[in-house]
Amino acid sequence: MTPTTAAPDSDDRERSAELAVRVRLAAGRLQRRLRQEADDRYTPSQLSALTSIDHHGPLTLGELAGIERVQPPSITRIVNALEGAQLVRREVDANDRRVSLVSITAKGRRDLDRGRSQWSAFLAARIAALPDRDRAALADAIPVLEKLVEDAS
Amino acid sequence: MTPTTAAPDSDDRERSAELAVRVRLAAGRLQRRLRQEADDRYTPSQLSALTSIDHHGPLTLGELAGIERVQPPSITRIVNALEGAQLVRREVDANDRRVSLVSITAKGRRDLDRGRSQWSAFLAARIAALPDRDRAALADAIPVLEKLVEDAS
DNA sequence: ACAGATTGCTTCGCTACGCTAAGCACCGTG
DNA sequence: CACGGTGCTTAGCGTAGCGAAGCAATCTGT
Repeated sequence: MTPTTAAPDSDDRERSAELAVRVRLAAGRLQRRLRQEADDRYTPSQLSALTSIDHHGPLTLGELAGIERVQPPSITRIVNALEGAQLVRREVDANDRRVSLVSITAKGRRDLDRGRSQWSAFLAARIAALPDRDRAALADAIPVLEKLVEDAS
Repeated sequence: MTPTTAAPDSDDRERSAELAVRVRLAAGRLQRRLRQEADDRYTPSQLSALTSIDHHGPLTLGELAGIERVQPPSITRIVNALEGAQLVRREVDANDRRVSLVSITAKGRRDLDRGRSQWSAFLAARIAALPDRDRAALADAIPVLEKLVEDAS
C-alpha cells in the first residue's frame, strides 16, 4: 500500500523506517554469523561486560547493567562467571554495604587483550579486506550506532 | 611482501581489529537494547526469516538457513512457528521429495508490513531524530555490514 | 536392480542469555 | 527501632542457537 499523500515529512519517516529495518536485520545476521566463529573461551556477553569494566573503572553492578543494557539478574550471572574465572574482583562498597563494586584484575586485563583479538579475528580479517571507502563508511557509522543505544534523547 | 618495520600495513591491521571490536560491541548492545522494546507478536528471528522468504521467493529450508546464517535445526523450528501462524506455506518439491519449499502466504505478507513497522518503530524514531549527517553515515554503512556477513570471497 | 553412500530435513538434548517475580540484606527516616 | 526503599541475588521461565543422531528420499557402483 502506497499512501498517495506525499508530504515531505512522511518521506523522511519512511526513509528512517526502511533504515531501521535494515539495521536490525543486518545486526541480527551479523550476530548469528559471528556466533559461528565463536571463541569458546568466553561468551560474547562476558567479553562485552569485561570490556566495560576495564574501560569504566570500578562499577556497581547496577551501573554495569545499565551500560550493558541488561537487567540486574543478568548482570549477576555474567559477573559470577567472570569472577569465577578470576577476571574481575567484587568488593563491597565501604559506604553502602548493599552495593558491590566490580573491577578488572590483572589476569582479566591480560586475557581481555588476548581474548579480544581472537574474538574479533574473523571480523577484523573481513574488515581488513574491505576497500578503504567501505572501511571509512564503517568507521563513520560506529559512533552513530553507539548513539542509538544511548539513553534518553 | 611487507616490510617488518612499522609498516603501514600493520597499522591497517590494527585499525581493522579496533573497528571489529567496536562493531561487535555495538551490535551486541544494540541487539540487547532492541530486545527491551520487543514486539511480543513475533520474535526477531521469525521476522528476519519471514523477510527473507518474502524477498527471495520460494526457498528450500537449506537455502533459508544459509541466508539466515543458522544451522538446519534452527531453521526448522523457526519455520514451524511461522507455519503454525500461517504466515508461510511448506510444499514438497516435485522433483526431489526430500526438500521442502517455503513461501509466504497472503496473511504473511499482510502481517509482515504491519509487524515490521511496529517492530522497528523504536529504532526508526531514534533514527529519524538523528542529524542528517548521522543518518547518511548509517545509510552508507549498511551495505558494508551486509557485505561482511556474506559468504567467502 | 538394489545395497550403500549421500542429502535434506527433523528430533532430541544441551548451553547461553535474556526476562519477571520474589527474597534478602542493608540503608535512611519517622 | 519499625518500616519503606534500594541493590543485589535466587528461582523459574522462554527463546535461540548448537551438534549428534535419525529418517526418508535420492543417487551411485557393481
